[in-house]
Amino acid sequence: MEKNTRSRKARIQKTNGTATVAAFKNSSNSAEGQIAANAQTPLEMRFIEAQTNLGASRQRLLRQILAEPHETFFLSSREMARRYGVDSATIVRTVQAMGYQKFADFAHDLRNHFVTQITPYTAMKAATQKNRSVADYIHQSIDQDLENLNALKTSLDVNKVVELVKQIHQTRRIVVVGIDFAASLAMSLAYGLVRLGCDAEAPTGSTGVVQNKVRIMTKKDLLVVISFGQGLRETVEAAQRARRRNVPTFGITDGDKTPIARFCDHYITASIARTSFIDSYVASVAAINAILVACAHTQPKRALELLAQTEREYSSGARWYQGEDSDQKTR
Amino acid sequence: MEKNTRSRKARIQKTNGTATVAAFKNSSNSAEGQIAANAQTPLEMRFIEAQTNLGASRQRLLRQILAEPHETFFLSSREMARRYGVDSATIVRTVQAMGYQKFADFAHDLRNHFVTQITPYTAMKAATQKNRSVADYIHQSIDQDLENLNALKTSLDVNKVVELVKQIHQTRRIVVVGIDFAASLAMSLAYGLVRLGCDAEAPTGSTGVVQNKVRIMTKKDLLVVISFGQGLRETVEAAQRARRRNVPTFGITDGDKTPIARFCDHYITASIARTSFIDSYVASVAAINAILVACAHTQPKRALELLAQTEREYSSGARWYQGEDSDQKTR
DNA sequence: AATTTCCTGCAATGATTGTTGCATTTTTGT
DNA sequence: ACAAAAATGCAACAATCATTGCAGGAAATT
Repeated sequence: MEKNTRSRKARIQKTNGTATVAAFKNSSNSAEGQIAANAQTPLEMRFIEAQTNLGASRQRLLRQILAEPHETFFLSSREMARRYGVDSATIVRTVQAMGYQKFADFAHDLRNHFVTQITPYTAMKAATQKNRSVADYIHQSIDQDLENLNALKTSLDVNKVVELVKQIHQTRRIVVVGIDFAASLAMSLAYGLVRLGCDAEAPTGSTGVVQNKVRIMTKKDLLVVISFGQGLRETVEAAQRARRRNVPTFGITDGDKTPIARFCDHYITASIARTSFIDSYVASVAAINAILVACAHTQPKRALELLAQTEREYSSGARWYQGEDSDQKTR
Repeated sequence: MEKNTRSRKARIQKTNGTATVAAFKNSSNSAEGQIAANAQTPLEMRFIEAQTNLGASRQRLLRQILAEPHETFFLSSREMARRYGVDSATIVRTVQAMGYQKFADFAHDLRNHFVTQITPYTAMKAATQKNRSVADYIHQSIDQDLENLNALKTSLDVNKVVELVKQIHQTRRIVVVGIDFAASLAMSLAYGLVRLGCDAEAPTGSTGVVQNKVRIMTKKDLLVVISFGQGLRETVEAAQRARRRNVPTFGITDGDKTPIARFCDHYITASIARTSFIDSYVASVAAINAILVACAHTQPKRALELLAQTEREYSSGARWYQGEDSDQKTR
């Protein structure tokens, strides 16, 4: 009996020690606001639903579990209890209070919750730190892209995008400002908006061009500025100037404390974190893509017409390559 | 006793039915070559290591388990046995033959193996197919981006990138051609190459400009063309013209049968698959980013020098915004 | 301050788990 | 074709699992 208990302890300790899926990045943002803000998994939905019926300690317990699913998704009720310093009965009764009949049902949802949170990069991070060949750097670069993109997925405030799109459809003209690397982002956003029937442009060229474009904007227009980190002076000043003249501004940047975030009426963030010297603009592109998709689907009929029209013009003219069989339609 | 057995069966069936992490995409490529080719997880390593000591049926069994970890990683030995129509003892002895002392150790490695294979999108795919609000489309757009990016991760031929980078460093001048949406891609690639000290440019403007640029290229130059699907005529013709004149060509496209893929000396593919009307260029951006990273790391010293130099010029001039505390260094 | 309500830990329950000996079948080597 | 070797299924084992009544304690309500 006594030996029995001891061996059980030993096994559980060993399990806790080795079965963890390697050193994960502990997200610094508070899990509370994150979960409350936008519930995406069935588990989170059930959690905020039953939140009122749950005591404070049970909420704290669940929050801990949901915040680090990568360390909890494979644990048994006993192991989970030991991990958070409670009895296994407490675990079972807590998940029952959430509405689950059996712990297995909760475990199932927890697995799915884990899957939505995890990215391959996060898992490989600790494992593959060799960095010896160029090939490793390439892999690492894509992994970083995946990580940034996944961060965008979980942190992107969809409402902000929807609001932006409403604004876009109401506004008269849209000017997108981006310099250097951000120039290609500005270009693609403006191009996409034009194809969707908006009067948008991304001025390129000398400093004066941008300044003049902004100068003739009014309240009825919209200025979109794209810059990251400390921000390029010209881009930030364009935002400031626009704001002074009551021109609506929307920013795309990579943090809440960047100049762009502070000086724009609204903004969204997309990480450009890099492993190598080169910034990763993948998440930014995804954000821009999301904006365009949202634009298209708020007026789907009009968007389809416009796109079909462009399609027709293209194929009637000689814009497509017509080598032999031309049955494809994508570009 | 009899009732006991029945209830166990019922439970296991229920578990197999509901605990699965939703309908996953079944990759059509044979698991054998995939695992044998490049073992990445400890589990795969142990598998190919003990492969000679394993019988045929046990190999087949393991291959099935490793090929669909998303459906096996949470199963017990008995459930796993039932899933593949064998006895639980067979499962245990098979994993023991691989070198694992306990089934729990194997389960641990299987979880990690699963994590490296899974992507968030793949998991959510079946779960969220509602598509009612604009917010859903936004989420779906990002999920599609993730899927495309993950496809790039698994399918990107790193050697091709390395070869391209070698060529880039040897060549005299690089011209990147991309039209419409691809223009922003071409722009960012050219810009990144310039920052790394290459003589690169992405000609914009009328048709004539591109044609003239290509006309003055020689064997010592490199033409990079970017176009997807059927391909824009102008881009394809640029590749054809260059090839006729023995100018090395490298393509970025989205399939092995596109004109770009057929007419270029070498090429890489990046999916632009879309859920909505708008093509997703995220994977392409990631591919370009990978090229730039590889470029930087084949000559890391030189790249660092160049980037530091640009940094210095930028901060000495008034390119950065200097609102108050300027301790940040990213852009 | 008193009482009700809620929550937690302990202990016990039956079900399920991983594991191994034994007889049988399948595969392998000659 | 035959013998040796390996693998498999069955049955049983102890250990661990999830689950629940019970009693004590914490928090909230009156």
